[in-house]
Amino acid sequence: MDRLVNIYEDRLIAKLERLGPLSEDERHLLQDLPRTETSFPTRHDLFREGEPPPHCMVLLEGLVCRCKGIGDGRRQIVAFNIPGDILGLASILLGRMDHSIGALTPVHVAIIPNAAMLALTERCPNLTRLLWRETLIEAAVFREWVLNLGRRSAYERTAHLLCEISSRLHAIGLSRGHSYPLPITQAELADALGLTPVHVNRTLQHLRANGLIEWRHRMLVVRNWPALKEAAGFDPAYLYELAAAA
Amino acid sequence: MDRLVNIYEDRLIAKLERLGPLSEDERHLLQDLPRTETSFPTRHDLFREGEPPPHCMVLLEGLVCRCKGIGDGRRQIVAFNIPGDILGLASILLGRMDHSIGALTPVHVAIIPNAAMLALTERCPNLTRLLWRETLIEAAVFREWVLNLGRRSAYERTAHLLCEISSRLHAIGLSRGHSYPLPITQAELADALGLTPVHVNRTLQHLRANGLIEWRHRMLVVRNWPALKEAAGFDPAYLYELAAAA
DNA sequence: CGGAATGTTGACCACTGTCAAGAGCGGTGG
DNA sequence: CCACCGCTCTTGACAGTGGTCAACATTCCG
Repeated sequence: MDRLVNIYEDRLIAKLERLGPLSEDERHLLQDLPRTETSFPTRHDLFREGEPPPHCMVLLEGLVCRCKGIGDGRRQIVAFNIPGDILGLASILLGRMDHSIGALTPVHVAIIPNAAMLALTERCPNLTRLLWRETLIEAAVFREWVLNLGRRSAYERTAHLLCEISSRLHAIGLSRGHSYPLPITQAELADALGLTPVHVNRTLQHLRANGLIEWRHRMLVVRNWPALKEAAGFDPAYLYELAAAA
Repeated sequence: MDRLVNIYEDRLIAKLERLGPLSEDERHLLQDLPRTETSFPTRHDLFREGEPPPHCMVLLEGLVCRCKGIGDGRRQIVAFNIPGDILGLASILLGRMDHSIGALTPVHVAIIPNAAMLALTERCPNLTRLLWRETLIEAAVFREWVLNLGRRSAYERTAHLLCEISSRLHAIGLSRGHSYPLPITQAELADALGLTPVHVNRTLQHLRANGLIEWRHRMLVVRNWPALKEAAGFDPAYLYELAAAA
């Protein structure tokens, strides 16, 4: 068993086990899923809006964003995905993508044919339930984003997103304390926050000036977690199993 | 078989059949689900944020909103639900509500114990799949709301929401042409659009002045559907089976 | 080392929010 | 049937958050 298989197990199976218990049998079926591991460079689109993809993917390494555009160049990042997340899962039952999924960093993924995934859910009702649960949590996160965009100021909103990412990375062991790699640009942050890059820049400076964060060398350091949570009005309840207890 | 039972069938079973085929057997099991039909007045909370409800509901008549608050009085409506929609479905697998569900009009619902619903999904994998699919479409709608709040102006955003509601009501036969009952206040619209009531008022006047809509006697009349779609940048693809072909 | 992408700053602007007052409408009770 | 009260809608003046544009600094990467 080589290293990549271990990554695969660590990521997908650990993720599902956070959602609920897996039987030995189910674990083995997951390990035996036909899959192809591949890497893609930064900015590569793993899925494109409107397409009917023949497969889904498990993100093993790297960071991706799910985004929607309106013709004139405006675009909105609607979610970030981190290692362990399943990409294009919706396409299995919906047939076509309503958004794109793009690599924010070089990524490593396992590609799984939709047919194999479907067959697995037919064989294991418990797995179907875990994946449904995953979709439900994802929907809860979207709801929080709607609240974030609709009713929080740029300052609160930015703080909130940084809190969310911290909690989610913490849950999969990719943060140290409340610091974590955030290898994206301010323009990408802006597309997630519904702001302009210029205003994101000012907002980050504001957060920095208040001693809440630092962000250098693509590493985000939370200097004052309680204050950041407070500023954001952050309550991780909406993340359910995605977050470690904070 | 009395009238209420017919409403129940019309609403829940018609909804599920739009999502995918049901067997005779499944239809009967759905009809035999233990349920209590009840009515609630306007402003009654059917579910409250944070609570672990013992049941879900099928909305038979009326309009409800799902909403999240931040302590200081600010609140955001994250979704509207119309007859046929299942309320509190997430609580079955997630255990607790991350948002409230409130009646915008007098409502009539069928209350179904979570245990019964869970048992049914265990017995019918196909039903589980349909409900999962429903959750996936719901998530797609949330994504569109994130885009709407993040990247569209008040004018576009308002037009977009009016388009969405029109399409969804059309799919369940509750609109005539592109006109439909919209028995909510401008303040509630504001909470859905992330705007203030005052600005919603100005925006609606703008839409009216441009000949796109009228809104009197709680009835929204779309005067120029192509222009409204155009102004909104509305593409119903994200609604999947929830929308009739426009 | 050099060029492109990203980050930073300032001046100015506009979309949307805030506050406040008045008008319209609908429901309720006398 | 009318009068009243409260909720919703409307309007105006003003304020502020966040957007736009443009230039420059910095970092990254080939």
